[in-house]
Amino acid sequence: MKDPLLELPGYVLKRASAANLSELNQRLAPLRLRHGDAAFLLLIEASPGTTQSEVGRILEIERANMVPLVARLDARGWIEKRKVDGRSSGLFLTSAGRSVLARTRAIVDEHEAALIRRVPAKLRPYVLPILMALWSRPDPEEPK
Amino acid sequence: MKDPLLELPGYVLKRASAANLSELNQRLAPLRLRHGDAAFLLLIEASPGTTQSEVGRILEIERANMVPLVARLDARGWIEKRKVDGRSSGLFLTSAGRSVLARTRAIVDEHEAALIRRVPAKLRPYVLPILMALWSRPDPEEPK
DNA sequence: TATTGTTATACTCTATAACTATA
DNA sequence: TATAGTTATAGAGTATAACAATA
Repeated sequence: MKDPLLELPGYVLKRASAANLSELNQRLAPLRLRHGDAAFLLLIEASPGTTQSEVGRILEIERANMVPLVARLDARGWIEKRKVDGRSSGLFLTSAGRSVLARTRAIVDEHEAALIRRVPAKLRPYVLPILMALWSRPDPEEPK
Repeated sequence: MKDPLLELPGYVLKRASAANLSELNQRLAPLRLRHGDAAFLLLIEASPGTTQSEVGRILEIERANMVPLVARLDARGWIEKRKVDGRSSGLFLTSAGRSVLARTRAIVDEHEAALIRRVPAKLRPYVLPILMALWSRPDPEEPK
């Protein structure tokens, strides 16, 4: 039985993404992390002091859904909150957090390298431009 | 604030897929369908008589999760089951099913066209090959 | 008025174990 | 023994509404 949807880029995009996330989650499982946690830790390291609402805006995670994510990593002693005003706190990695991030980054880097290796070398330069384009908001008019 | 993860193809793949599925679900909402329903209907039309377990294998949906999907479309009068043996039934579109599929296909086609239009024309021939490659099982050795 | 963090809630998607009836 | 359909259940991810405290 053949899949008749393989000609649809949107469908293949979904299948590729699902397979990739599943594989990344498996790679991260030894750390009891999931891909969302890894993205969060990488983001905090890149921009220490970012608030959880800001992280949510960047990763497009609803404010309400950031709460359990932050609480979980906080409970594991990996992040630290420092009040910036009465409402919000800047987030920082603890030393334990930096330690787990180092292992996380090694896994993510190996994962990304394995992903790109699946693409024939000649096509690799087009991978990011195409994915960014597919992600972009639609063009109002057909660009030539 | 900039997203430091934009250099990671796997991350951009996930974001592109999520945005695309969200948009497709919005387009399908007037029919009260979701993208999984559309894939299912397109598949049954391409291969009438396929059993729900076979559909699940093709779309990588667990047997158990096919049950409510099939029941829902059956309840709306869009598919018909014909026993092939004591255990399983082949699935077929009813005439109402073919009618809703025609509208579904129009939406999906327009959606896919809008998706590909976001990619610069020069890069479009590489979209499917790259997505298929990203989806593929890893190569055991680096191919030159 | 608007924003942050929060609680509560609900829906979708996914995953597993177990049962039955049939092959 | 293996497979198809099913039930039940649990974990993720996602979405909205509402509230208190603060800006």
